[in-house]
Parts: sequence; structure tokens; C-alpha cells
Amino acid sequence: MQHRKPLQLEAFLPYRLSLLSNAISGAIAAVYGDKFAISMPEWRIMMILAEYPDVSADEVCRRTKIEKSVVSRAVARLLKRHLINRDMDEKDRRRSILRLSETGLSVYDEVMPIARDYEAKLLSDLSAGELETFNDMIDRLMEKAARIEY
Amino acid sequence: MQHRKPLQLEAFLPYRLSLLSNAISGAIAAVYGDKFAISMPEWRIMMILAEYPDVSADEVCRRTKIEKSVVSRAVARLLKRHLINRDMDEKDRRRSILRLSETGLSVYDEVMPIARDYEAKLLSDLSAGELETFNDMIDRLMEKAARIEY
DNA sequence: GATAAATAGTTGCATCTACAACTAATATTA
DNA sequence: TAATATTAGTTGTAGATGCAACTATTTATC
Repeated sequence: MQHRKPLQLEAFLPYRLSLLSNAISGAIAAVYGDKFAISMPEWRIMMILAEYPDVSADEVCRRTKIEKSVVSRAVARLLKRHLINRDMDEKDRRRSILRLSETGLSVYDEVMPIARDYEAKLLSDLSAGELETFNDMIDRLMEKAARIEY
Repeated sequence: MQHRKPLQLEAFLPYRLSLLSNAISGAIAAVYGDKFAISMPEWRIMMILAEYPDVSADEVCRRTKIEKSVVSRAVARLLKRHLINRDMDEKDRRRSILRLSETGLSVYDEVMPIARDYEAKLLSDLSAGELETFNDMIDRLMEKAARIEY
């Protein structure tokens, strides 16, 4: 006979955040997935390159927290589909220099407004102040999470 | 030459939530993963069963949003390791009735305090009011996310 | 400047995941 | 009550993931 009522699972923050994040990411993934057969890591990389052109794969890893082998294969696929271009750094020939191709940019320009529109709808019921508070809390939790060890 | 500054990626809520959720879930997953070789879906199922004993696999799917084949295989693995027990519903012989075994309960009782402690540390800098606000916003976003279509 | 350590990126591989097809049982409808 | 549709759970399979081992290059140390 079980009787643990330890936690009210639905009140457990990690669980709640995971459900919310999955719901949101999944909704957006459906857009670029259905329309362009782009995976989530591929899309994340494209977002990074749209904002920070000419960064290395390693820099992409650092920013996205995506594992480097996943980035390597996603980059390979994006290259094969000519959605990004790659040069090698002259100063450090291990290091790649990645950026969106014209095609990649046009895909980005088609998908991103939909994603942004989704975000806008999602946030439409929050006041500017509430949104700021929410974002501030995410930052603080992010910082805290990076520091906790046990 | 790229020049999209469309979004400030780091300010894109879906991206931010995903990073935060992964950081938190990953930290907790390290505990049950390292100590008991339990996967995330397995742990989610155990949490559900701790709070709602005697639910079906289908009910687990509904609550966790984990895909049913994943639940099926996770349940099989938990059964093989005697961490849960399964009966079949007399009234509806398709339906399973799952609950933690004694062993499963003891594993749960060892891991859960660590997870709860992690959550407490994570939230220690938020006031009660802030936490309530944060939770309220998650609820609202969750609701909204379920309604948006495009 | 030779040797060792660190870094960027790729690849092998075991495992995990998600979709679809499937079986078995129950519910619906005519 | 026979035929049809729905539901619970399992299984096949292609592709994704993450760790570790590997290559190639650069940096640090002696």
C-alpha cells in the first residue's frame, strides 16, 4: 500500500518546466520540421549563425549546449543541403568558420517570423512587467543551477 | 554578409526555457542515473506511481507526455528489475495496473529527497511571493501553449 | 625546438526515441 | 448480436543521441 504524498508531482518545478519547455519547443519544431525537414539541433545552429555569423562549431556548442558530435553531424547535414557554408580559420586550421548560405538565410527568414509570432501569441497574456519578472527569474534560476553541486 | 539581428537569441523564450529545463533535469538525472542506472522516462514513471499508485500505462502517458512505446519499454525494464509491479485490470483486461514495488519505493525514497533538496536549493533565492508568481506564469503559459494553433 | 598537453572536429558504437504497424480487448452501431 | 471502431499496450525499424576513442592542429613546458 503506497502512501507517499511527498511532493505533489505537478508542483515539482523541474517536472513542470520540462513539460512547458517540451510543449513550446515541440510546437515550434513542428513548423521547421514539417516545412523543411530540419531537426531541432539543426535549427538551433541556424539561429546561432543568423545572429552570430562566422563562429566555429565549438562556439556553437558552447552557446547551445548541444553535444559536439551532434553539432558535427548537424553541420555535416546542413552543409550537404547547402543551408550553411564552412571555411577553415587561417590562423587555426582546426577551427571552422560557419555561416548561413543564401538558401539557409531564406529558410531562416521564412521560419523565424512564425517562431516569433508563436512566441508573441504565447506571451500575449503577460504584461510587460510580468514578462520582465519571468525573464529575470529564468536568469536567476539559470545562474543558480550552474552553481549548485551536491 | 549577414546582418539579421532579429531576435537576440538569448532573449528567445523557447530557447531560454529549454536551456533552463535541460540544466535542471540533467542535474537531477545525474543522481538517479549514476546511483541506480535509471533513465529519465523510468524516473518519471516512478514519480507518477509514487504519487498515483495503481494507474495504467496509458494514464502514465497522459500525465508525463512520454510516448507510449517509450513507456512500454520503460515499464518492461522496471518490471524486470523488480522496481514496479503490474497487475491487469479485471474489468478491462487490456489495461495494466502499475505500482512501485517495495524495492522501487525504497529507491524512490532515496532519490526523491535529493531531488527535493536540489529543488529547494534552486529556489532558495526566490521569495515565497516570487515563487508563486513564477508558478502562476508557468501555468498560464502551459495553458496558452495548449491552445495556440497556427 | 622537442615533448607533452590541450583543443577542434569526426567517427564508431551502444542505446534511446518516435512513428507506424500490429495484437488483443472493449465499446459502438446497425 | 454481428460488424465496425476505438483503446491499451507491444514490437519493428529508421534515425537521433551521447559517450569515448580517434586524428589533426595548436599551445605550453622543459
